[in-house]
Amino acid sequence: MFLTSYANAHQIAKATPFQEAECLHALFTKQPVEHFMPGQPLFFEGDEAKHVFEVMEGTLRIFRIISDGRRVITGFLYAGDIVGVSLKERYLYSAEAIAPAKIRRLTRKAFDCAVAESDELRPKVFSKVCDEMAAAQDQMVLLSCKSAEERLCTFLHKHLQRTTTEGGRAAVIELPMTRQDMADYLGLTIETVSRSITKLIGKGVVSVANPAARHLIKVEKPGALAQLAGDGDEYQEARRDLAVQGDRRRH
Amino acid sequence: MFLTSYANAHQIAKATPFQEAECLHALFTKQPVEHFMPGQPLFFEGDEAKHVFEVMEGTLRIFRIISDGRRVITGFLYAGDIVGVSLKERYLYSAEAIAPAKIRRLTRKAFDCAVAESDELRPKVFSKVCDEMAAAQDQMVLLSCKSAEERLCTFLHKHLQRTTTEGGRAAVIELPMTRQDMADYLGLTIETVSRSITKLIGKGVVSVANPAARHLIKVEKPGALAQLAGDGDEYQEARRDLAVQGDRRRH
DNA sequence: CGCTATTTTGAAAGGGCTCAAGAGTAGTGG
DNA sequence: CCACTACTCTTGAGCCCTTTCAAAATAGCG
Repeated sequence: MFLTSYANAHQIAKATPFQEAECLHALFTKQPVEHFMPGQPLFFEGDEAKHVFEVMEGTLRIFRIISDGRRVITGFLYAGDIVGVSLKERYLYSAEAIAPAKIRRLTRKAFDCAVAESDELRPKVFSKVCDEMAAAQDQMVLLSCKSAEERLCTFLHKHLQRTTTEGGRAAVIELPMTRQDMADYLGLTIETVSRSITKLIGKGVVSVANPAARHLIKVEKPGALAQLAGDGDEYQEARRDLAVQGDRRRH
Repeated sequence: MFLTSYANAHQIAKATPFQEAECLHALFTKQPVEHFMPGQPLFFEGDEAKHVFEVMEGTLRIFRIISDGRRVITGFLYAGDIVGVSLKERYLYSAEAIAPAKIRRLTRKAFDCAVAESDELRPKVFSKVCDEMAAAQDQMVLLSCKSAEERLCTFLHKHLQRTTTEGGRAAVIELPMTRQDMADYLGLTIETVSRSITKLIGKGVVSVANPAARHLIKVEKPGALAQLAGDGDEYQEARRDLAVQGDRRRH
């Protein structure tokens, strides 16, 4: 299996240079499709990082369990995402399916080799890693100083952008994860997440179309949502102004 | 300047392949040394990411200013660290010197080019980026669910490891940053940081050798410090156990 | 020695957490 | 068809940790 995959990747690289240049996705097209049911793990934190995964369909959660048994979700992965790139010999986190998922995998060796050989692929991998870093930074800002409501709005706003690129009116976002997942991701408790959603509904910012499907949330006021998320658009300049006066904090 | 540096890096790559293979550090050896005073910025968030920096001496803080004017420090950089690797066209954060620093810089173009050409360098850059990601993950865990005391102990413990690799007795760690810096890094207020330190002193875990130099902290009980940091050593297995029973959270 | 910035300490308030119970939604099988 | 169970989600009340506001103590520096 190890060598086979390796050879496969090699062939892809040689045989279809243009297709490979298209995107990382192409590396996985020859691999068999695996199905994961909700709750089913892909790998565990600490395991030897033998594979790189591509999410074709479904959603994954990436998390760590800390000493007291609590869980910290450091990210969610959706169709098109690739898991396991920015790793050395071991996985830094566990990964599980949330919604039924279709996954393809490649051995790290095959992946690394294909990337090393391709001048087209390398910047794409680099770009992925940069996005990952940027997301991590944003998450640190969120966890450092945002209120419960701001955290939730940031989360919903991000999902809204993922679903509708057009700046349309009201839109429905689907949240495949449970409230507990959201809580573990946002650094809150499930109760606080629930209360915050209730509060947003009270303000008319969002609504739950069908009470049966609480995982479908309709955004009534996208503008208000963005506002409440707390990443003002004006802060680019504000930041610069502060930085300039900014011996404020000098020693 | 742009082209000059580029040519320089090129020459280094050609002329001293072995030295270059040694480490990324070698790329910077031909560059002029710049001196930064405390509070002096290297670059601002949002600026075009034109350079990569190597810290020769001193300490930097990496931070973002959010819309309400508060500051989030996402990391500190020490001698030997390299700044600006995992970036695309723009800096995601600002960087300032904390302690008087000696810095060398390379244009990104030169850096990227040197890295692209060297099979020795590429894994080293990759390794750096992975370390960055791992640090970001740890910070997310800290911000997600650690108490003020745990955050401080984690911080001190990390510094202790940085200074003394030997598992010696009591050791003194130097904190070049202000309490405010620590607060902005740990997601706390300056008052809470101060109170937490006082509490640790009360417990006899640490002490301030010379009351004049509050930036020098003596660790009296390294074991207790590690304990209070809250990353149990036993959690590798605990994690696995939990993960195995772990349809606990299945939908 | 006096000024300013940093740090510490105190008291009060608030936001999110904990504990506990209730409501709504499948899924199952008699 | 409907009870029964299991699960997720919501709601409520009280508490605790951290924040906020305010002031005093301490260090750095001309």
